[in-house]
Amino acid sequence: MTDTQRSEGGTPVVVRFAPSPTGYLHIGGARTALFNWLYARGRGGKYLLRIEDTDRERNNPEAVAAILDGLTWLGLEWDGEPVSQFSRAARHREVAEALLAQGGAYRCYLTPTEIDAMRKQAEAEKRPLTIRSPWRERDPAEAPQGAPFAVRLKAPREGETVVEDHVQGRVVFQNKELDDLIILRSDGNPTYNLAVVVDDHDIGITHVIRGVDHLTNAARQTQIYRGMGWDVPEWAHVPLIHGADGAKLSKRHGAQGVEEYRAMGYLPAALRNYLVRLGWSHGDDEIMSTEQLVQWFDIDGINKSAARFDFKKLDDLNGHYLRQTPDAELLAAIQAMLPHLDFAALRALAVDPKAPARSDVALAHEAASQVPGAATGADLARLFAAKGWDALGAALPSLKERAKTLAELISQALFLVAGRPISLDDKATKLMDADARAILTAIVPRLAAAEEWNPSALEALVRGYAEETGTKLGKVAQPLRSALTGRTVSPPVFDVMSVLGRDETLARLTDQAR
RNA sequence: GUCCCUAUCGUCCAGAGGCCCAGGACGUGGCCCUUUCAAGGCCAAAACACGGGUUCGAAUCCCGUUAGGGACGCCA
Repeated sequence: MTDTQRSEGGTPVVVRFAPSPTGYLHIGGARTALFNWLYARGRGGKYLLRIEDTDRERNNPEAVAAILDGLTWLGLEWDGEPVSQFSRAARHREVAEALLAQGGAYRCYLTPTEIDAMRKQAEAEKRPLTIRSPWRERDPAEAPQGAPFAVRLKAPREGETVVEDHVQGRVVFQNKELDDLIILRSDGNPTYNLAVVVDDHDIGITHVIRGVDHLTNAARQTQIYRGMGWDVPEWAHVPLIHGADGAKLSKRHGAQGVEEYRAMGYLPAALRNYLVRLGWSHGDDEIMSTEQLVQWFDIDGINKSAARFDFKKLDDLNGHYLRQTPDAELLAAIQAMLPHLDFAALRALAVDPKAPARSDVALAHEAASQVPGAATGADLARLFAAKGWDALGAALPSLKERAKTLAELISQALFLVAGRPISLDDKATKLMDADARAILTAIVPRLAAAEEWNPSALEALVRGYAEETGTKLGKVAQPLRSALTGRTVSPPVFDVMSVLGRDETLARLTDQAR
């Protein structure tokens, strides 16, 4: 019965993602874009991008760029050129005029003050406000000469408007609950609802996939489609994403824009995988490749209930993807993200104490203690470059095994570029007692004489020392770790020595041995 | 307030009348592995909001209650 099935038969699917330029790509919008993208890609359809910028106050190029940037990073490339809705205003006006000419709309001379009064009165009487403009029936000739007017749709007042939705099901709105919406403002500019309908119709959108917050707009827009005698597209209004407390996602929940997720070091594939599982599933599958998603995704399988955003689960997923990513690719990702980090700004970030800990903020703090000279990610990048990116590359296999995000991974890699003498944190300092120093002193000459400098040779050497002296390996490894990294937690200590190189290793050990 | 939507472990999902004394994943606790931390393996605790129906049989269908959420702009 569904048109989805019909589309599978032949009608090409055309969908669009239509964000308004708010300055960043909202994480919820990102999921909407993902659903659209998946649906189009899975059916050989088109996925277009339109910027809803009819509100001129909101227009600014950087805001648009931020959205395009976010989509590109997420891997949700659109087909064709992005369309500015504002640029099509003349066509929107043309449709409004057509509606006016055929009696489907009328000029309304109600002033803002009058509407305000109606609103106040409705509030006082505790009844919902539905504007009933007298100008719907009144002769426009009665209007004061040259008075400004808005154009309202002459919506049906009886009966109902039905939205047949692929996610929400059949949603019925009583027409008496809906008022005559304005399609042209008194300054002659089209409003959102008109613009959307005209644009979607003109480019042949077959499926409108967007947030449920647009559900009532779907009813209103249906009335415009009917007024023009146009076909109504298939609807799919997906539930919203909420914060951990169940309220609408906002700044205090951690992060809203995808660029923040990028800064924390989430991988696009992991974020996509996480996002798609919010409201949609394929049996018990959790980790799904993009190919599988494209093949399996369907709008009829989307849930109706809102989901809460859970960083822990995202972290877990990201860890999986991190471990799977080839080192060269990971290195490139790190190099790409580093310039986005401003440690001072991150440290100053006022984060809600109840919000989840951010790994980029943690990194900023770690950087302050381990590489105080680096104020930004770019500085850090220079340090890694000076040391040789190869060193980081060599450390990646053991590093990626223990990180959830790129920021966390970098935190753990900081020991590589820390200047001597490195600073030990409290636990490492405590561990570095007389016994520990003695062990270091004893082992330095052995390491200096090592024939080979690689993890397994070093491990054999240190194990040999431990056995000879009847010491548990941990007793030897922990002081080494602390002296080398300044922390009691790090990648395997033999890997650390290996990537640090003989000279640096011996120098750091000697620093602590005395 | 009015209209609309939702309601399965703490969280995300599975479940489309008997396969369910409810399954998976994250998180949590324990054990194993182990040079730290992870990763991995094993085990455990943990839910059908409540009340009525319908039915031989309901997590699944219907009604109500309660609790969430969304929409009510000459914003998008």
